Amino acid sequence: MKLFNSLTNKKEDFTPIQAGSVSIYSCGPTVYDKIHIGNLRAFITADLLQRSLRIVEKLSVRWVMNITDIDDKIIARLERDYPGVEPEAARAKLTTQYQEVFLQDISRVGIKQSDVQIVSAVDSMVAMQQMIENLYRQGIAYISEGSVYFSVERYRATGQVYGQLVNLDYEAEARVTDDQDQKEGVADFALWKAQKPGEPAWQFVLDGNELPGRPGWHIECSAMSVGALGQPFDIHTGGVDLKFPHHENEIAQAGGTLANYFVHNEFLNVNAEKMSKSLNNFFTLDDVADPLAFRLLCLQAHYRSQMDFSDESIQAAHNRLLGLRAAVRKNQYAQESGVTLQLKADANKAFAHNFAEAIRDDLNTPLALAALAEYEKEASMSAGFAEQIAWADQVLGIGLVNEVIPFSSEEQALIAERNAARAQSDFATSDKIRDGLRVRNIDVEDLSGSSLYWRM
RNA sequence: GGCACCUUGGCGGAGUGGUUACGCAGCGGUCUGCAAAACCGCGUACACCGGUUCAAUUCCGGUAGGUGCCUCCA
Repeated sequence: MKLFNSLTNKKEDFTPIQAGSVSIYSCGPTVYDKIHIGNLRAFITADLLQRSLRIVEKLSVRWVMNITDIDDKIIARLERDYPGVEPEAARAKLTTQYQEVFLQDISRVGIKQSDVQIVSAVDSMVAMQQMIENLYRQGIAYISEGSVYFSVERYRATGQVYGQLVNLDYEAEARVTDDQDQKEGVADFALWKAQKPGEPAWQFVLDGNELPGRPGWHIECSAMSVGALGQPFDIHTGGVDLKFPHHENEIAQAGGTLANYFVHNEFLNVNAEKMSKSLNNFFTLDDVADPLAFRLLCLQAHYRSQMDFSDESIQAAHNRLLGLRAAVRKNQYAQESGVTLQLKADANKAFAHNFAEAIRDDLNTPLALAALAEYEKEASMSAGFAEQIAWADQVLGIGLVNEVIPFSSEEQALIAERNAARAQSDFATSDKIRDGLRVRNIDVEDLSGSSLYWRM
């Protein structure tokens, strides 16, 4: 499989560290509020990646995603949502609540809980402190006014490169003026933040200094990813906005090598503008009537292209999804209706090949969906169609194939009765039975010689 | 200001130096007792101006417009 690697800015052949298996870490949400569907695109992309590696490349996948459950944004919410409540208790309440919402959201867009291992920042406190201590012992981290900072300059002095993911313009650093007094250099970032009054805090003793406080955002991901997957691991995913400083800092904290591949997805836009909380132009999944249609909409664009979200585009995806599902249902129920399917082995084979090749080319899902459309046109009433689609849906995850529930004897009798009525041109009876079947969620398509019945 | 990227038909969105992307919506038709479905066909799409080339939507240069990042961010 070819993947675009942000470390090299090139499409590269993916080679796992350990033959046969792959380790993936995805930056998860900060659980202080509902996530918006732009965030969701990132998780759908990561899920697509891990499914593709499992189903198309037949690798065993270990996929880890973090939950940031201690961060500035969370602290800011505590005062608003839980005034007067003990800080740590309030934090636990808030984050538990929104973690639950998040897990439901990703489940609704087709991400299986069993595929992903969720790790929490607060639960990884020891690992973070060890990593900070390690950086301190190397002389890369320093203590200042109760906080611990990472020195980019000292890091560079060890011969490491800072700026693997972005072309940094250091003149721009002059723009940053706030929060400098405590730091040696403007590019330095907090590994550990000193507790302020009313904030939740954890004990941390570093070099004999008592430093009650909390971890910085970047160290959380370095510690959790390495803790869960070892170092280096195979693939790190996230949105393009995380390249700098977040992923850059993660790499530096890990000593220069964290993951062999970085895969970044582009934004979901509204009116050609990035969807974000700060622009207040976001939608949550509750605004979307059909979550899997949203997933399909995401898959209709390449993950590295910006894509536009609108009522019209989500409606189009919804229509397409219903159409595809209906095609599969008809195929599944054809035998039940007495319609004989003929094997189109060539079409089945061509589809499997074309679909896999599209996915293998840096997850080109629009092309894979085009292959699917072509296959549908050619072979939707052929033997093996539903099975092929079921296979493809293991990658797509849009619920294309549902269980076949055979017609009951009562339903079979109705169908036989209708067929008989039609044979005698008794259309009044025929239409009446058709209405009755539709009430039972059974749809009918009258073909030239026979009729096809299927459960919707 | 620096750096990167983008501009494809009504909408979404692939891709390519010469031949249909695909989906949704629309239009016309076939089929049909009706309905639905299905099937067939249709739309003079590649921002603009130059250049290279036998040939450019595709490569190069410029113009216009837009987006992102430059320590909140998927």
